[in-house]
Amino acid sequence: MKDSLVALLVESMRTLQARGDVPSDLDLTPQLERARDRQFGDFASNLAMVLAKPSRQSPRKLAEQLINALPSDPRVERVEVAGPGFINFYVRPDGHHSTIGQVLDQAAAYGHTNLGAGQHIQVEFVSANPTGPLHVGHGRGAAYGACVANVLAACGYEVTREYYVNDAGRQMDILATSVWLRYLEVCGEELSFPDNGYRGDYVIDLAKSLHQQLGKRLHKSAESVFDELPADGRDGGDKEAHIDALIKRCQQLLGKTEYRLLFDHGLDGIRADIAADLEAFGVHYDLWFSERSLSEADAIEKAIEALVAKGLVYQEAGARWFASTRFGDDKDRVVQREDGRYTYFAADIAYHHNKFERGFDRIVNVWGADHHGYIPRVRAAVEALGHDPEHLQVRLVQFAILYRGSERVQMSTRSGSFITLRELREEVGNDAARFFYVLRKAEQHMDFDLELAKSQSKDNPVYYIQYAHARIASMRRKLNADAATTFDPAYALEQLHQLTEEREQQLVDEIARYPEVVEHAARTLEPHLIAHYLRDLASHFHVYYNGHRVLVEEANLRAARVALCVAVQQVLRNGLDLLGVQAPERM
RNA sequence: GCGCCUGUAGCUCAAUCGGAUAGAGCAACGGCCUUCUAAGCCGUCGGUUGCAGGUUCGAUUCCUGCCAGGCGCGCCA
Repeated sequence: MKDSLVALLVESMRTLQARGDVPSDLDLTPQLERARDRQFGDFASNLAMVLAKPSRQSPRKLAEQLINALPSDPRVERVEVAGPGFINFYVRPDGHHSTIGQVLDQAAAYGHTNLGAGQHIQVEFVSANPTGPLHVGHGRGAAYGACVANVLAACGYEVTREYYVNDAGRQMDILATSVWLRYLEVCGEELSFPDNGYRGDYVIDLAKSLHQQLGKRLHKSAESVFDELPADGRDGGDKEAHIDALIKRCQQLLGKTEYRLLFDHGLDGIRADIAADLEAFGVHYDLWFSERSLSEADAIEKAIEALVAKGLVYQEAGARWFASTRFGDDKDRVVQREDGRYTYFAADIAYHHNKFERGFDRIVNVWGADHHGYIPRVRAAVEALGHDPEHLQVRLVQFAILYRGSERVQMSTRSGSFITLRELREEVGNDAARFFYVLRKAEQHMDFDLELAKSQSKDNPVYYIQYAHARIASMRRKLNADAATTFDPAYALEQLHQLTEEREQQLVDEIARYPEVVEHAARTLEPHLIAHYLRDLASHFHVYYNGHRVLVEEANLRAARVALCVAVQQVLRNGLDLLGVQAPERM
């Protein structure tokens, strides 16, 4: 419908151009949007206002001319000029009703478009270090990333959902060492756990399972571990130096093979836990990309060498630097340390190089807002390696501040007093968690009220939408209970002219809008639009259902109304599906 | 100090890539259940869109400068 109206406007504009009323060198596609208010018809275009200046005519006068030159279309009831020069289209009722048929026909595919045209797009999200369970901050990235991926897939993109596993580097060594120390405790050693170690209970669990698997094979005495180590922070020393020395000692005492065994036990245990957590949250991945696999394939070295070949790497103060300032970064960045080890950034250069080499047309990174300073250097690297930085989009997700009622929930990662995603899911449920996370724009700071999310009351917007779906399901059960009234779509679609109520028109309009909302969400990577849309749709439904009886005696009218409700239910289900929220049959 | 994000009703947030009279929910107050689920509906109350300029037919949206909050500015990850 929308497309054909745009075509009409193009026709009309061409006619005026041929007449010389509008400069012929203008080549623009008319903007047509769904009217905000019913009094302005169904669709509105600002074409006349845009053309007014170059044509040196008043917008309203131009609008009149455009309307007069408009080819006729049987679906259009009338076209009017309004306000400063809007061209408002009024569509005939049967033009509206056809959407009900479309929804019933396309079912789960209704709302899907071919915006992406099969383009390959990668969405990388969460990618939290596997040093502990996911917390509620990661949850928002998970919900957002999953929805973005779903929406893109619905719009015809070939989507790869990816998690970058930082399974190399110092933090992981700290984790391995932490597990080992707990393991030694299980073996009966007494020791003072380092300030900078990971203190969570999950570390103790990992130590116990390690002990179960290997017995005392990795056992060393506490004396041999702590002998002549630099003092820890609490003893007046440097806690960083202390933990680094501990890691080194651990590696020395265990040897390469045994250390790897320990390291992988921690890594695999936590990665499996994260994967299970996300899976239970309805977040699925196509690929868990290992950082370690980059160094094992010498990909980091190769990526840096590629920069060297372009003359973008130089030596200074013992380290090697990438001249990222040449591509807009604030300062140049170290890629290889004095001791020869590559930096985290170097691995990320290789990773992004790898992404582009895999042939993705677009790459979307979902990062926590605290990483925003990192964007310019990654873009610089991408560009330096000869890739189009425009094809890399970084979306920042702000943190959620948790509240219990009006009281703020305090969290700190180090002390282990953070709330995990799992705890959140258990407390408020997956549906509420998913919905609350994506209800807000990603870059908006968000207040997440646990009390509200778990309240099984009308205050909770998740239930409001689910309830609309369940109500329709209930109505259909009642309908199907009697064979004489069973819903017959083919027959019902012949009866749609029965839908003459104002509120029925509004509901149909609302349904017709859905594909545009999905497409808009895909274009802007803003799934919150869908959450808001669903609340609007549910609201329109509740209003209608409260004011008009659907299961009336008169068979034709009943069939038409049921068809409308079935269509509403389908759209609710499709939308909730994109958000990863259940559409219950009963509540 | 520099950079990024945010600032909209008492609270939490929307506002269709610059559109018409800035909208919901919650909170407050008043109504609607012998009828398809009251987890619902209807009504009332609520605004100088942080402030000041600019761009234009038109600005919550774009630009500049201030103010306030958050985050970042490592050979950490």
